Formats: sequence, C-alpha cells, structure tokens
Amino acid sequence: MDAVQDEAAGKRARGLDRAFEILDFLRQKRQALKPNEIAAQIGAPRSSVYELVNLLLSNGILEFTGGEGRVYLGRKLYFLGAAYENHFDFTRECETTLEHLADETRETAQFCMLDGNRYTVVRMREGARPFRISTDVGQSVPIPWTASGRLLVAHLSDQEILNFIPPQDFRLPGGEWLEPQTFIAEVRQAEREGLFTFNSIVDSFTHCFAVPVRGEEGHAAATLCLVTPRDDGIANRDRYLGCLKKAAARLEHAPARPKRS
Amino acid sequence: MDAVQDEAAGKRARGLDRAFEILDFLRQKRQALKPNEIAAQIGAPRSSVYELVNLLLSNGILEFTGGEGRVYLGRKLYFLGAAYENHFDFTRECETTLEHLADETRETAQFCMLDGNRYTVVRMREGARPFRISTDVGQSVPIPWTASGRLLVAHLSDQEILNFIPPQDFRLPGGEWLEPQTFIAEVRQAEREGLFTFNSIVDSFTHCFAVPVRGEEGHAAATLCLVTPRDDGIANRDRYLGCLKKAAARLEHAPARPKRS
DNA sequence: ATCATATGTACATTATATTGGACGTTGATG
DNA sequence: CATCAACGTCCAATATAATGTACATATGAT
Repeated sequence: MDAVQDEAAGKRARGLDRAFEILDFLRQKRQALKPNEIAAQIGAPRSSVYELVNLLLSNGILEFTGGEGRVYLGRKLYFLGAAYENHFDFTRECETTLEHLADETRETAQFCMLDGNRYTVVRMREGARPFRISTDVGQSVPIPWTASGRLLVAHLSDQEILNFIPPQDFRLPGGEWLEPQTFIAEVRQAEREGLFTFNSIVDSFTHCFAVPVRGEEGHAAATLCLVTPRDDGIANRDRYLGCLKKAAARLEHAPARPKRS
Repeated sequence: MDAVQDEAAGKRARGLDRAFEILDFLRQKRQALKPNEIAAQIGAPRSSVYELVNLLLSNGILEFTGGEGRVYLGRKLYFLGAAYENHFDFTRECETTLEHLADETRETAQFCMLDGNRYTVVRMREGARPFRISTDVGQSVPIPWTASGRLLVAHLSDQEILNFIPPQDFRLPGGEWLEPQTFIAEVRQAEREGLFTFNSIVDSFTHCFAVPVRGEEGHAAATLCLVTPRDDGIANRDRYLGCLKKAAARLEHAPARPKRS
C-alpha cells in the first residue's frame, strides 16, 4: 500500500515510510529475512535498508531470528498491537461470534477488515470439514478478489473507490481483468442489499457469503463471512445469510470499550 | 525508554525515534490524545509531532478516535503484532499454563517479559480472590521494582546491567533509593537459585514469586509469577514454587513454532 | 474589551538522513 | 586460478526532514 507513489523516479523515500514498508513486507512474507534480501525484494537501496533495519533492531521493532542475520518483526510491535486490541476490544466478542457461527453452519467463518487499501482476514474459525482455504489469516489480498471487498468500500464514492484501490488489484488471480465499473456496480448492489455472495474468484470450488459489521459511522467497519463448498452454499443460502445477519447484529451491539473492563 | 540520550541539548531527533516515542507514549497512556498534548507531554516540538502524526495516520499506524482530533494506536499495529504473535507462537501455551497455575494456587498468575529496558506483564490470570494488582497488563515498569526483574537481566554482566537499566529506575515508588549493588547482588542470587521471591516493593501487602522461562539461548526469555497476599505466600511458599517450576518447564518444552501449525 | 491558553497551520532554515557507489569479504562455479 | 554473486560496511554528497517561529482561530477568564 505504500509503494503507491512510485511515480516520481528520482525522489528519495522518507525513512518512516521505508521503515513501515519493511515491516509490512516482513508481515507478508511471514518469515525472517536478511536485510539484503529485503532491500532487493522491495527495491530499496541496500544502504538505506541496513540503516533502517539497525535502527528498528535497536528499538525492538525488529528482532534477530532465524540466524545468519535474518530479522523479523519484534516484540515491541506485539506490545503495541496488544494495546490496540485492548483499546478497541473487539476480539473477545468476535471470537465467540465466530465460534457460534461455525457451530451453527459447520462452515468456515471469518472476520475480515481492510488493511490499508487491501483486504485481510483478521480471525478465522474452521468449519466441520476444513478444506484448503485460499487466503490465510493475516495475508492481505486485493479488495476486488473478495466478497467482503464489495462491502468494505461501499461508503466511498465511485471516484474514491477508484482512487483507493490500486489499479493492478483489478487483475484477478487467474489473470483476467475485472472491469472497475463492473466491480463498482457490485459494490452498489452489495450496499443496497446489505450483503454480497458469489462463487469465489480465488478458487473454483467455494462459495462466499459476506455481511457488513457496521461501525459507529454507519459504514462497514468489518465483515463476517462464510466460505463454503459451492453446493452447500447454494443449498443453504437463506439459512446461512440469516446466521450471518444475526451474528453481525450481535457484534454491532458490543461496541468498543472506552477503557478497561 | 527512548529519551535516554537527552544529554546532547541541541541535537535533532530522528523521525523514526520520535515516531516510536509517540507510539510508546500512547501505549503508556492507554488513551487517545491530541497531537498537541502528545507534543507537550513528551517534550517534542509541536510542528514535528504534527508532521509525524499525520504521516502515521496516513499509514494506518495511528487512527483518529475519541473525537476532537485525538489519535491512538492504529489497526496496522494490530496486524503487525498479530504477525509477531503468530510467528513466535507462545500465547496459546501461555494462556493454558496461566490458567492451570491460577487454578492450582488460587492466586494471581502472570507471564512477564522485558519491554526494552523495562518490565511488563504480558498476560495475567486473576486468582480466586482478586485484589487490586499494582501493575496492569501492558504497563511497563522499572525493572528493579519487580521480582521478575532480577531474573530477566541475569544473563548480563554487572556492568551491562548498569548500562541497561535507566539510573532513575533505581528510585523506588516510595521514593527510597535502591543501591544498584544491592540489586545486582539479588540478581546473582536469583540466578543461582533459579527463582526470586520478596515482599512487593510496589505495594505493602503482596508477596511475589518469580521463576524464569528460559529461551533457546539459555537465559530467561520471560518469567512466570505469582502475586499473593503476604501471609498466604509465606505459608505456601514451597508448594507455590513447585507449581511455578513445573509450569515453566512446560512452557520451555513448547518452543516457538517455525511456521504455521 | 482584554488577556491568556489551547489548538492547528504554514513556511524558511539548516542539520542531517537517505542514497549511490566504492570496498572487502566469503563461497560457489567454471 | 579467475570470475561471479551474495553479503555487509563505510563514506561523501545533497535532497530534505526536523525544527523554530509566526500566524490564525477558538474559548474562557478577568
């Protein structure tokens, strides 16, 4: 999400942006890497990356792990993330809601949010017959690839949507091009109906159901999803959507706590 | 913890350091603050703080919340923290261990680590008769104030300990001065015995027990603690220490997972 | 009305952070 | 042995980020 302004060639990058680019990259890779590898793969000057990595190491934002000078996200980030989680205390309710959903439907239930201008699965509960889910928890994925994506950008105007989503994200995993106007039409439809369902674009055997979890501003702060085998999904469509709606309503009425419990 | 090198007066602060100083400060405060307040309280130039806050906002590291332009830690930090937690997957084992400990002893059990050069409670499980615990989860506290602190720095040499702990942290909450040499003697004793217990320095009615959880390098990567009423603690000393040792051993044999489960 | 405080914005200055490139390893390969 | 690639360090040059200062607005007290 940071490499958006790659346009100007000769510009220097700001240290802070580079730093978070490194952190995001490590998160995507989900493994420790050498500074050299990081530099090569994000296309940043090696000297800059070494400098930043050392700074981040000395702050506990990064840690040596995996040997050979490899680094990964550090403990400090865990503490900061825990503070966020504690403040916007959605996880407890979220976990029980997903559990309930998965029990009711025997399908895989997910809680999803935007991660910058992409989509990510924040929590997941496997269903009764777990199958290989296409997107793992914590991976960020182009918004147009997902059912939830239609709901998560619905509060934006057409133009804002086009500005928000990186153009290359309309290229689907199979290589086909999703016309932005088609996507926007689906967004508007999802907005009207308060839900979106489709046969997954990412694989060829699942059906996805998504409903919004509305925040204080009234727009979708998150989504609840079910990922099902296609036959199952189509057969149980109405029941599954009912379960999702009910679960979303429960989450909405458990607002962010102001302070400690 | 970052304002250590306040020595040189006329020096400019590096953006990255200031940024993480802001993040750490918000974590300590555990509430949303206006940029102006942040600047005043951390003693940084207002223009710098506004600049950094805006940068961090646009990256999702900070978020507007609480109205009136107040900001707090953002969702991106949660994602990064979750990635850390997923990589060094200690939390699951940790949670069950604390639960077991609290059930066995009916006392408050804690899992503690270093946060930079201070101490913090990472996870806590209240005992049967919860009383007002002096340090909350996520707050960072001077190392010399805690029993665990004696264990967490035991792998350092005397000189390294003195360099590592901010000098002002030897000033105890009551105002008394803890002689660094006294502290170091206690560290060495804790190291020999593989445990440390004392009547809490922070309050006047609890007794603390701490044992190390050793990481791969052999030194205390974390501690397990019990916080008990003084009478109880002294009466059950041997049993409690036995429980702690057993729990620590269990945690040590559930090492950090390399990748996904 | 006057003053003081809290808050956010705008901009020029200059200290310095980012960067490209040189240099020195090491290890693998022909 | 010669060559190449991967890796880390060092350093000078300059683009720019951090800062001080001034400005604008709102609020409340006197």
